[in-house]
Amino acid sequence: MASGQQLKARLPRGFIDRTSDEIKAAEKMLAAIRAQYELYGFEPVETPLIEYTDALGKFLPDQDRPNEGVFSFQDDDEQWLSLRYDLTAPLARFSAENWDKLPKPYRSYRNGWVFRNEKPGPGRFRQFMQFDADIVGAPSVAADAEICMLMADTLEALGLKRGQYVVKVNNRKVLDGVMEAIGLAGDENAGKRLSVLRAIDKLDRLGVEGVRLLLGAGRWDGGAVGSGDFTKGAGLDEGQIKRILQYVDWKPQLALQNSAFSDVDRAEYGAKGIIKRDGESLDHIPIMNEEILESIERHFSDSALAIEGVEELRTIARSTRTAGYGADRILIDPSVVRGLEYYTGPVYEAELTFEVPNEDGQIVRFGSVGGGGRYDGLVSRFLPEPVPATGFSIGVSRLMAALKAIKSPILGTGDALGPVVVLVMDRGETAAYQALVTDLRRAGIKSEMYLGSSGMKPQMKYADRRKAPCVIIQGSNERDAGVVQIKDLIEGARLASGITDNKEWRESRPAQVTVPVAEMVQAVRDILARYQSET
RNA sequence: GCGACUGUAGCUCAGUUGGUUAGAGCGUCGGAUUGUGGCUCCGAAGGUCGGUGGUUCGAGUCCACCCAGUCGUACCA
Repeated sequence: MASGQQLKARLPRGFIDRTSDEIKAAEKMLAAIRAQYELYGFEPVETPLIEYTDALGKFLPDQDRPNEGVFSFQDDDEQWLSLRYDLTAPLARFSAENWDKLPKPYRSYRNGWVFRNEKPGPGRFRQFMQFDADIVGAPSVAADAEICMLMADTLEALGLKRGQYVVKVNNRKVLDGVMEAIGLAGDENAGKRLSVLRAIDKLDRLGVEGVRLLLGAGRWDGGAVGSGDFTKGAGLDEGQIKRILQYVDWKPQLALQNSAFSDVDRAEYGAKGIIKRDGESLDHIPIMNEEILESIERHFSDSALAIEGVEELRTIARSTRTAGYGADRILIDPSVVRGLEYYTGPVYEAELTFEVPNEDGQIVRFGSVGGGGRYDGLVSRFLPEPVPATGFSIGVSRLMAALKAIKSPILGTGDALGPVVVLVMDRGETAAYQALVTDLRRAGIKSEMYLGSSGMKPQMKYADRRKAPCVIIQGSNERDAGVVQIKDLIEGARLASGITDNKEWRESRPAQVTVPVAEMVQAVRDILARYQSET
């Protein structure tokens, strides 16, 4: 073998293999999400992984960098195709293409893999799964309110508790109105508006001071002058910056107005502080969204657009509150921005509020696990009439990592029993062993005959690795007597912990019984029953 | 993309001012035990020291470039 020629087995970076336990856990999680979406009256639809590039609403790839952000290639008729990078654009294409046939408003859900050609990081892959729900053809903010409630209900259906998550809501109209109010209207300020939105979006990570720098001259990577790269700011003047921060950083103002919020600052967005008071007094919670909205109204009454956006948010806040969703679950947050491309109205973001140590002992915050918003322009790109639409997307992989961290029961125990393994003691008698397996399978018992070529000891190790609850042993002595030995591996392992002498351990054959072949199925059932009822 | 740091066995890591044949633990495989997974003991396999070039009598160690990874930052539909 020319070892120099041997191909190295390797996985492209940003992609992962998934094994048995992960797939099973993911299936359970997907089933729980699906059930929740169905409960809200959404119906499934599936679209392919590949679309025409222009249908994805993205520029056509240019010659130099055809794969910037998106995996793209040319068909044999030279048309550009791309792997989808979200599920919203394909849904818009599907809705438009089948507009006449669909019930309107069209409520649909779907899950699937999406692809992004970017630098991967921890919890960030180039292929990942999203699970979306959308309402196409409903202009009312009642649709947005329903999406928010669905997000909250879905997270709880997955085992998250009240206070471990919050659905934050904002409105693009408010953001645009605020920028209008500080004199950033008009095409000539489009670049500045983009910079401002990006700056606001970073409030979580960089804090108020970081945002202040980004709104003004700019910010160094490390926070101090000369450290790392310099990010050019939006170049606003002092007065403009003050108004933006006033808008975005509402926490100190609320704390002043209402002593009940004195620890809100520390409790990051209120959600954690609120849950601490759970049971004591929830009175202030429904007021909180109202106060935030009033504060925006007071400061930006000079923008009709901002006021319109506030009204929409108020409708969402009131209708969700009436339905029983307080600000501990659905919270108005002026700093939510989301994607810059196509949102036109309300935007939402589902955020996890708890922190968990990872295997290295570092504290990890999962942050955003889903989001969405209203995209009134997306479907109508394909149609002569305007089509309003709203929806949201769950990042399945990241949310699953979070559920794993809090040991959500939805993912299951993870140590499911493997198959019963029938050992091959006598290689010439495989037909007889196969017959035993067939008996077990006919009885509905997951089982297999050992198919390797090793001796008994490796077969026992194999059964161990397969998490077999028990093995069936039949050598020539047993076969002549018409019996099998059944060894309970789980009980055996438990008994072994009390035995230190190897001879004793081998000779005592713990947890092993001999039964006639005719009773094998029942004996195995008894063993299985012992362990299935435990989980 | 920019910046900092890190690359030694499958994994976690040691390796002295540059000095002979690069080590340990865990894991894997084999034996003690021809028919019993654990424990214990014994043994074995496993390394282009990330790559290329340079300095040197001599490089895992020093230098340059490249590659990969981690963190921060930018971008993120």
